[in-house]
Amino acid sequence: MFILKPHSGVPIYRQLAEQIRRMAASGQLAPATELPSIRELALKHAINPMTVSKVYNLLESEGVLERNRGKPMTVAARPHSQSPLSKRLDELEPHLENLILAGRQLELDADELVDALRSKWENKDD
Amino acid sequence: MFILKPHSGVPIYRQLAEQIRRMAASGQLAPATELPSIRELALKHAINPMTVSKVYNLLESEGVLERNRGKPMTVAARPHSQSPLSKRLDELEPHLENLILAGRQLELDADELVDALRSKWENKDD
Amino acid sequence: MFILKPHSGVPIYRQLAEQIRRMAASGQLAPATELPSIRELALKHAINPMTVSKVYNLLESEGVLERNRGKPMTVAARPHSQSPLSKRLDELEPHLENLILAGRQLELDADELVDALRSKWENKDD
Amino acid sequence: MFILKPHSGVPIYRQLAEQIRRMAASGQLAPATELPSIRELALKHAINPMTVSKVYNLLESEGVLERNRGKPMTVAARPHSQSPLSKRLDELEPHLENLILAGRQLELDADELVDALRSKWENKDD
DNA sequence: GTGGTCTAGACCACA
DNA sequence: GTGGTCTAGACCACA
Repeated sequence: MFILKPHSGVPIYRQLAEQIRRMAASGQLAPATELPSIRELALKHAINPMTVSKVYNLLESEGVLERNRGKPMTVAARPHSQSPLSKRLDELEPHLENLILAGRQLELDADELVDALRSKWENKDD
Repeated sequence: MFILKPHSGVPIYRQLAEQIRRMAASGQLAPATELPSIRELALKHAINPMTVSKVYNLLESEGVLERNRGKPMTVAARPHSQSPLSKRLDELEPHLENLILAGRQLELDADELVDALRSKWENKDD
Repeated sequence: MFILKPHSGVPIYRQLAEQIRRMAASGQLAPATELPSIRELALKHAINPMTVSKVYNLLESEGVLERNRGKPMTVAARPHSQSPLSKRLDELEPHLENLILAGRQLELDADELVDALRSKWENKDD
Repeated sequence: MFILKPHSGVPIYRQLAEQIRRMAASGQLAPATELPSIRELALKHAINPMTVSKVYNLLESEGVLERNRGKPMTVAARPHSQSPLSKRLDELEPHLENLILAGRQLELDADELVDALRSKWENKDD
């Protein structure tokens, strides 16, 4: 369900939080959708339940998720479902920055970057 | 000189190492170029000298940099200067992956992603 | 330094967070004061470092404490030092409510409650 | 009938048990008074019947309540009705301690605490 | 079944 | 030395 890179340097809990945040922003995780239980998610990604718990806590404090005592967490209703394009592009910013910084330091130009992006996108389901 | 994001979750030493590696790969840091001293680099980016030292050690062990007793470290000569395009694109991979994953979870399509990239690129010197 | 009641039903991390919050509000913990390290506080109260870490995280996210990489956490500067009386009384609210609810259910009147409070206060250093 | 604070950190079953205990101690719930059924109480406070059931069991084991097969639970007769003042003040202890600890950490003196208590008491029916 | 709290302890990044 | 992250696993409150 989520893609975690344990050795990327980015803490697992941050990777997971970011992905859930984005899928809530896009509506891919619609409001009121139930999230997997802590144990389920932990098992599926072979990570510790406390790590998942930390993510759920974080996202609840941000208002992205809602806590339901004794029942699964759900995606919060209000401002998080299907954000407008502009809002979703904000979430993209840091990754654009990283890519562009990398591109410049590798002395690539805009077209080379775009070509690389398009070609990677085509093969994204490999 | 380098762009460090202390709160990104990625350790500073990794950010710094990656940037030097890329600038060496592109030839932007040409072979034999002298690097700033540990103290200088640490001061300029308000980071700890030990962090810089760790980066220099790492890059020396990778063969990217060369140590010169009593003199500044330099960019190593051989296989790291001006890598062919294909080699440099390899360095881009993880960032492409991150961007595409983000894009998909935000329900953007390839064109929207490319547009965002081009527009960010235009303003990259803001 | 702090008073923790492990069997009160209130989670330790909440008790600790509340006490630090109050001492920052009163100026008893002045701005820029260094807090004990996680390990030190954990040892002194015989609790787990992770529990203390959770408290420090919580208070940082509230803006009560500040993080200093590699150095002790400090009390944040701005609006937390020496709150005006009215602000500090807010922090008292839940405890007043609890006491009054208890008093009413025990069929005590205001004077009996005040007497009990004054007499407990006198002996507070027992 | 009872006042429950779900987010106070104190388990609901503890809050409920404490309140019934106090109202029995004061005679506000006189001996032989019938308590609401589990379902009724659960519905009124929007809590789970199992939580109420647990409280009733607990208080029965303490001798505060009595079970009557097929009929509502009742307040037990003996030592729990109209405790002498001194006994009831004992029940107050932990709340006095909490209030005084809070007061001291907020750098309030006895008079400020008493004033706050009296003023909150006046408005207790808001 | 769900999440919440806590412990014990490892290893890492950074000063 | 400092805090950050993660694991493995226990026990509890609540549905």
